[in-house]
Amino acid sequence: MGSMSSIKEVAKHAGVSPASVSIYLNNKNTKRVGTEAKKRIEKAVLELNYHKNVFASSLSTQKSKLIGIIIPTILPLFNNDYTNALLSGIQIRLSSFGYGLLFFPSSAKSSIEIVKEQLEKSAGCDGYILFSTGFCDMKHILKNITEIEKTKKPFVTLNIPEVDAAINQVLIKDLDTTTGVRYLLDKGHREILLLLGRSGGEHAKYLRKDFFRITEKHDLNFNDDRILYGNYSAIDSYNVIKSALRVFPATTSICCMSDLMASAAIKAIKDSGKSVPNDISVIGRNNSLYSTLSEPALTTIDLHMHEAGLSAANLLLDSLSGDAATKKILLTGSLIERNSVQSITQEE
Amino acid sequence: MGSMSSIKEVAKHAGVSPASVSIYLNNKNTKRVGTEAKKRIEKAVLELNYHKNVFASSLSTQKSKLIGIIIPTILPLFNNDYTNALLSGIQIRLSSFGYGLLFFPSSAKSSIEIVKEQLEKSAGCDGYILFSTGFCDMKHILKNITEIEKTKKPFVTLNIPEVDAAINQVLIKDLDTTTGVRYLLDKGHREILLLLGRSGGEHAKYLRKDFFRITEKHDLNFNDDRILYGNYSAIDSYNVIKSALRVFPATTSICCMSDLMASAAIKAIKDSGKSVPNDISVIGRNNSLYSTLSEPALTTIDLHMHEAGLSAANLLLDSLSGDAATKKILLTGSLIERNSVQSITQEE
DNA sequence: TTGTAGGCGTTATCAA
DNA sequence: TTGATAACGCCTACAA
Repeated sequence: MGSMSSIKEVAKHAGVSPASVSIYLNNKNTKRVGTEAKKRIEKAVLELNYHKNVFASSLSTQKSKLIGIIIPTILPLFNNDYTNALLSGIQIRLSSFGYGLLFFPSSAKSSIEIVKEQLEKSAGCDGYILFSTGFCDMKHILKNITEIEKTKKPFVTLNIPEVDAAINQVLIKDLDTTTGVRYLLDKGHREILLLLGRSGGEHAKYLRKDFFRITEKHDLNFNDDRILYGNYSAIDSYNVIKSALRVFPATTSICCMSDLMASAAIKAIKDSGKSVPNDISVIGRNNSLYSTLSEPALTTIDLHMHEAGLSAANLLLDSLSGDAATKKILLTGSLIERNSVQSITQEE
Repeated sequence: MGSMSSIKEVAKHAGVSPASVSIYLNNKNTKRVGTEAKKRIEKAVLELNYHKNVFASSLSTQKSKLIGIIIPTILPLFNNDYTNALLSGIQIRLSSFGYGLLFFPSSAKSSIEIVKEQLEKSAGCDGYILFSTGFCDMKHILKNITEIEKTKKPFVTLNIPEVDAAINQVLIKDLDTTTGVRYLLDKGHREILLLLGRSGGEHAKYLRKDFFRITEKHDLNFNDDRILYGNYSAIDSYNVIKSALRVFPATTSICCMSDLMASAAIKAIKDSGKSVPNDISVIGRNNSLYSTLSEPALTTIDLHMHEAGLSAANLLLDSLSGDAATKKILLTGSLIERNSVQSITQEE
């Protein structure tokens, strides 16, 4: 694999010094290099197919214009709607400021090991964005933050349960079960089922606790049987709802943690001989592209993940430009009312 | 922003030479470094929070373990199901071989400028994967390939119309309109509508040509009115189908280029007072998670984009390990028969 | 307006 | 088993 041509070769070819080449290429308007020399450099660059070596440049300037994205998961990246929406916002914003994105590999199994391994390979990045995933419990998260703090580089945490520390964090909070379940309660529902994604992990624990806390306020004494897990899969959600409807035949509403699972729940309800929303109301989450297409159109919660990504990028950019203040951004979701939820007073 | 500790500092701290530290850290089992020295190095690394600087290391070894992902688009990345599925496959495979992914920013507007700009910043990567997008026509694609060839690094093109050159390419071909339209023709349909995504661009042109070619074989003399554009959006697809059904009331089938658009088409058909598949058959594309949830369940074509990503990564890995042979991989999709298409002989 | 020289952090070669 | 030393490609004083 032929070696790239270097700045030295360009310099020789153009009959100038490497310094002139470097200075000119980094600022075409410089007065430091004469018009004639500029032309010769241009020509040499073209003829030799010169491309700047980012690594050498980064090494020299101590700035890479690269942001490391740390996602502690062993699952495929780019395969999850939430993560993708977040990344989309991050990329758009960072890109417009000339920053590239860097994803490191890891062969480790635990969240902590993954983060460590990724950071090990990553010194040289200008900053980091740390995701939290279902794999992380609070202990892991704190350790990961400690680890990332050691790099002394600017960083932002994203979508992590709130951490009590002076770090940049973007939180998407109180949207999880709370908003959906409260909405159902407000509509008069008392027989509620909760359909979560994956069981285990800090996130599921957090949602579970929250569900009980809210429902208890309404003197409802629910237990774990009412919490179901659909694994973010259509078929699993369908099956689990179908059998749950046998266990809880009085069910009037289901709060789902994704629109896909909500759509599957609707199908299960219909196939159980009931109708939505007349017999049972369903609320989804994430306002996905499909949410207007279900029958009835899905009432759902828009989490604004794209905007969360933008916010994270903004915090990082602030930090990168020397702003020492750490900030905490709390994003709230919006309830999108469509036709899958009915007030229970109307119903009777 | 505190500077990172370097290998020199670790060496000093441990009372050994930088060379020993480097060698030990890259191979903990080396005989080159004594047991005592190893321990002291370990200790120093921990105490100084040493992290290797990838850039310095890459500069020295001329290997970065980083792959540049070149996607000539001005749209947000990570916001497109196809791209994401491709990336997912790429990441999984490359990651398991220790390669990281690098996404470069670009402020340019044209496909060619974007690729150029991204490559300009990217010398130092071990290899590249070049996507094609709706933005590229054949001329652009060829120029982009020329540009990337100049880097002399291994690269693979993905999802590009076949290029007549000895380069590594992964093609997802003959699945576009062909498979879907042929299937409808085989089922006896002659009144066919084609619902594409975005208009303009080489891809749309290619699909259009293909559509006419296939239907002409069956003595159908279709014109451009039968080709509709849904912009991969539910609402646009719904509207365009609804009005098309007025123009072509005899329509018996619609071939859609995405499951989302197919679901929207189904809704439009129902709202027009017709039924699926009794009156009109619908075929989707991509076997998305939602495809079992539409009513009726969607017959669709699984494009195996994840596998295409894996294949691209495999080709690149071969190339990276010195395999000079260029390969061309042609992937075919699978037809997933569910309930949205009916044979027209049965119908009458 | 230009060239020389030293350094960024790591690795590889060589001599000890 | 170990330590100097040079080199990777680029940038930036500094000197001219």
